Amino acid sequence: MLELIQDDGGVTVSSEQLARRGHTTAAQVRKDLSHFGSFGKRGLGYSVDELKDRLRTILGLDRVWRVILVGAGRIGSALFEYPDFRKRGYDCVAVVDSDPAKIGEKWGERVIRPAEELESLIKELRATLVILAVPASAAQLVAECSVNAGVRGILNFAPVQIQVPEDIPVENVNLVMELEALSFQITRALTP
Amino acid sequence: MLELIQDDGGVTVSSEQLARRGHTTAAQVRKDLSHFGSFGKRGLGYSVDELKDRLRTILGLDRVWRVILVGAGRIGSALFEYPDFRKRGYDCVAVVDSDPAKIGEKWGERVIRPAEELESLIKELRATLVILAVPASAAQLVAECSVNAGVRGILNFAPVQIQVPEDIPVENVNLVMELEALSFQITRALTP
DNA sequence: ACTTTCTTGTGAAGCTTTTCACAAGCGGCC
DNA sequence: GGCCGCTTGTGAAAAGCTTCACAAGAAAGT
Repeated sequence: MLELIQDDGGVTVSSEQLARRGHTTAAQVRKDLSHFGSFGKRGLGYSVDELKDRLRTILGLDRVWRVILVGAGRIGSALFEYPDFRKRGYDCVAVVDSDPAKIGEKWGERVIRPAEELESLIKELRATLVILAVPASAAQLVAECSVNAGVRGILNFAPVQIQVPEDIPVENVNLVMELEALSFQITRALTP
Repeated sequence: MLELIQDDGGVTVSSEQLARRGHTTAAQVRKDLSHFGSFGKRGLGYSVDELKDRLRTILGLDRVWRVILVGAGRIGSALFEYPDFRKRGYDCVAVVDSDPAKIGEKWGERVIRPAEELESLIKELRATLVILAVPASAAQLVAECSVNAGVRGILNFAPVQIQVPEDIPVENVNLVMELEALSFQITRALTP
């Protein structure tokens, strides 16, 4: 949002403006930001530049994160081609798949590696994040292997709840569940 | 989860078991379910079959939802091929794109239609949901057009907050933001 | 320098969600 | 039938989150 504001030539922004764009309230924006410090100017608002920098630091985006993509299927390829990926500081250092037919295939500069190499690749390339774009049945195994090899966080596209040590954050993206959330809200609105 | 339990031959399940699988607490499971009624048996737990049925009804999954996919790029194609889609009661009744090169292309049984037809397709095919797999710049326009045509919910993959009437539910999936959530949690763990 | 106008940062109040804890109920076993 | 071991459903307590409301500070105009 701050980048869009910058593109529009905005130099400062108020909590009220941020709230309107982000579908929340001004008080909420201020409270949230105040958790991390106090970086606005009374009477003026927040400096877009400064706020962006501060948030980048808070979110840990002031470094490059090395990511390994596991699963070179449709979802994997969509993610790999996602343009904002690298721009945002995520470097896909390897792509891995278990299908022998896919191994060796070239994706841009990367060659698809066999799944057996996952553990050693994580270690050698010092990958910090893993993206799981594999079938549900394989997810738990890949997750365990990744954690053993030293990965620090997992983005899971498989429709299962994976079990990992609690100090390893996991974010789940489940497409069907998102649709179900919509179905529920629509249904609920119809039957009060 | 209930389906997995069924596959394993489970007939009843306790809130405790559900909690362990779902990474929550037994009390939470019971409180949540109790919002919609009381469908467990004391001393026994929940009948897997019955609970599944009840939840399907609550979530509005006891019907087929007609979905139109807007954007036939990488993400669109990944979604379209997603096997659980149709199995879960979501029927992709049309695929739309604005790129003239893609129009007419066949995806399974569907032919990619031009974006201009979106509004009329929604009306004719009585689509209830729209999946936005378009660039950020196009998302707001497509959303407005869809809502005008009578769509009831939107699944948005574009990395912008779209503005629609508040009675239209929107679910957002933002891949970069998911990674950023991981980066944040890892960073926060390092700097207490 | 003083007033006006704006907006932050933040205690306090209000509201929601989660957890606790236990009576009530079910099934099986003696 | 009566007792025992489980597990639900749910008030009450605790914790967490959001909103309110306003003093304090910053800029800009007079």
